[in-house]
Amino acid sequence: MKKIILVDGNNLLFRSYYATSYSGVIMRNSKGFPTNGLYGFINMMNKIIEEEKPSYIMVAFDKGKTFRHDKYDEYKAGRKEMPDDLRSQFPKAKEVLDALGIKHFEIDNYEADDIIGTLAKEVDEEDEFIATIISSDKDLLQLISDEVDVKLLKTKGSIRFNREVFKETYKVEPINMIDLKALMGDMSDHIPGVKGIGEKTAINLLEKYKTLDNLYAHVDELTPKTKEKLVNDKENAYMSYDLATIYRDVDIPFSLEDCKYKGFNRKEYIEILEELEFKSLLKKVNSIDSNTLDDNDNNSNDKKIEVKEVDVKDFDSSKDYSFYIEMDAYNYNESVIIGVSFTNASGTCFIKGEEIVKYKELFENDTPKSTYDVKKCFILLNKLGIKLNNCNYDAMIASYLLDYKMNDDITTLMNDLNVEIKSFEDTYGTLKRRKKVELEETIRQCNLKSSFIYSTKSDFLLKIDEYGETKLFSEIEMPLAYVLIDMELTGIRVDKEYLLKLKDELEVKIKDMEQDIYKDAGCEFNISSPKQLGEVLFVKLELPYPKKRKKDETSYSTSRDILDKVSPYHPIVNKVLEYRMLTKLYANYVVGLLDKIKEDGKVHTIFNQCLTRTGRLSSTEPNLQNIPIRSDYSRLIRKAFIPEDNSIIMSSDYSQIELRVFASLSHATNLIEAFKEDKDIHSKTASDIFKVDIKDVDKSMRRTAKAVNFGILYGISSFGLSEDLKIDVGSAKKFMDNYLETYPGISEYMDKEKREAYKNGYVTTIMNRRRVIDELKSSNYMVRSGGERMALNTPIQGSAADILKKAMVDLYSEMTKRNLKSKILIQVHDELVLNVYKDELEEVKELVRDKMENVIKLDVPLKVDIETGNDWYEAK
DNA sequence: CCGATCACG
DNA sequence: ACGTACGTGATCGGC
Repeated sequence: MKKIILVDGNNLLFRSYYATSYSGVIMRNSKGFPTNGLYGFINMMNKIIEEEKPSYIMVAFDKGKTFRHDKYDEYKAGRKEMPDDLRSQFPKAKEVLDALGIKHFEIDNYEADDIIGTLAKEVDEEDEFIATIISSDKDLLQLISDEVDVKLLKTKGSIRFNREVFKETYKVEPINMIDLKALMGDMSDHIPGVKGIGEKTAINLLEKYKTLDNLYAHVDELTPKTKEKLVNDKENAYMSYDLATIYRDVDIPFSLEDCKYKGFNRKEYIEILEELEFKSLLKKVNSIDSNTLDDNDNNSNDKKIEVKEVDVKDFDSSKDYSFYIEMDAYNYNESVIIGVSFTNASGTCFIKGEEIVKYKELFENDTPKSTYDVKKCFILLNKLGIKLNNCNYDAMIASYLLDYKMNDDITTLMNDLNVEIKSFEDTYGTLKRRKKVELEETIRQCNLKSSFIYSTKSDFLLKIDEYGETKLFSEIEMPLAYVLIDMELTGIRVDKEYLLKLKDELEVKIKDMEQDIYKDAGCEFNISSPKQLGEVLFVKLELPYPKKRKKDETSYSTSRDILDKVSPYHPIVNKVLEYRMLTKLYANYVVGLLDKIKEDGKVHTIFNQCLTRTGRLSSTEPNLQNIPIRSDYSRLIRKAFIPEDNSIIMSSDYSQIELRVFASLSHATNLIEAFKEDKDIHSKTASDIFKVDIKDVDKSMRRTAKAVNFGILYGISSFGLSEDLKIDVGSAKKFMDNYLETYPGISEYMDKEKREAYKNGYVTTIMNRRRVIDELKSSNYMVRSGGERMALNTPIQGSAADILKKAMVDLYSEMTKRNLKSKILIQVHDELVLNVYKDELEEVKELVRDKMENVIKLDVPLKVDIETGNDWYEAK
């Protein structure tokens, strides 16, 4: 038995073209010839050869329209014209096939699938061959038979359909794929189908009636609604049937035997790859049968770090130097210093942790210093009674602004810049299982780290300047580190008695709720286990599962939105939701918080300044940026956060900062006007898009407008909006279109932002903070559109972060200058929480408003709302 | 140690 | 042609 591979060449090239054409930006060689489709095409052909090891193979291409479609020209006209950049890649694709020794054919007035259909028919009718068809077009599934299967290409991998698999999936014979398409249509192929009938309904109908004709013959048996749809669209259904039918009687001027695979012509193949400048493919060819190893050409980035060891007595501490503190744990509130290295032109010296106090002068003198994670160092030294002075360069912050691959362990950054060093954990073991390390090894590594900071400093600063981030670095992020140090050291007072009372109360409520749920369920189980809960709800109690389950899903999702949907069917559901809220509150915010209270009766969070990709801070141990507020009961937890004596809690939050930033960035005049008028922005938006007077905006209109506003910030899709508002995609799209019409300039702004992102590979904020987005280079659609949303959202979220960070620095510096006792305690992205002494109340309030509102000049005014109270609950 | 869930902006 | 909104952290169950 001989096997032949039939490839839909048009489909393959189309697919790789659209998979790698980014908002109009496509890959080209240095001569400007477009190459994006060819790249995927060649890779795919190689993969086919590798996986199928064919002895016969042919690739079919379109040549003109299939004649039988002429009568439906108006529909075919709906197809987009092929872009020139794609069209010009076809001749090259055929050259590639010649070089690879693969036969390809095209026949006047026929499309590729007609050729494949005809050959498949031939395979069916003779006895020597079997065939595998390769395409991503489901239409070709109609060609499946006992001797023909289809390898359907997916974004990730492929699925092989034979007769059994097809019947399993679609419940009908392969040939009925045509009937299926006639009903459900196919957007990508401009086949209309019957309006209102999707894949699910179509399969159900055909499972019973097998064919389109038979279905229409029994149309009276159907539900009135379905019947109406079918009758209304009968003409479309039959036209779709014709469009979906692959013609299988083309006059073919060659035989199956002519499609023998010859193997590739190395010389020709390499020539084409060189012309197209496909370096990785060339490398692959070269490595196959010539063992010439290319010299590694990216050693240029390597930075040789020289370590000149000197005795601490000989270290010249009058010249700028770097230091690196090796400490034993990440949580520096409990850390112990292992050793410290100091580096400058005079050399690198090391002191042991025990000796540190003896050498405190090396931290306290006036010489400018550099380190990695100044906040961590400062707080650790502070505990030992050492005052770190004049440390004005932090390599962690610098590399964060350069968007290098980095984290709290400096070795990640070093490795990324090709400096060889073992990670902290590899050397010292995990927190639970510390390894014994020779002193020599500690010295060697610590010295190297300190030397690294010292010798990369000028390069980093140069690059920061090149990126336009000098102000961001030296006027915002570096000073901010010291603001955060003060906030962390200050901490916030927590009412332990109150939390203990809440704890007892919750324990009772949770126990009661547990029993209640067991009674409803008729059995005891772990309510917190999604797996067990899913079993109880959807199997034992037989609640309808509202979501389509993927084939490989073994368990039910019990997430909030699913539970909301089924709550009307059984009282147990709302009890489970209530139970979840209570246990969350208990574990996360009562017990969790109690655990973090120190001897001083306060919690001291750690703000991570160099973690988020957008420039925001994050907060850990405990996370004070996600304390409940949205539900009446949960927000009671905020009563536990209390002021110092003679003080009150003050909360100052920016009103709609992200939307204001967006209005300013996009220069959307109508939106800017809306903010200048200082009305409730969501109501104003509602009145604009629904074209009603602002006083006639009702709750639901405002809710819709709010969702659209958010959608815009996140990089909207009509589907996402429809999910959020629980409406159909069509209406969601209408709202969006309306919005974009109302606020002209926005869609242009978004397009421009995306284009720039593709061109540069990164996006920036108003203060030039930079985020590299590698996802934009992905060939996976999902990953790539995720990248586009990041490109749209990051300038907004990141600029808002810039603004609050600068406001913190400005405010802090003025409060210090005025010697105020009041302190900034917490930052929550658009909000600052302060402890304000009563005798400073008016002054601080004035100051906070001034510094926050006037931090930067935008096209729209910035506005803050300030509240005060005897605890954080009251101050909101 | 990871995924699910849910707390926040 | 694909699946479906941005950014975080803590806890739990289950492997």
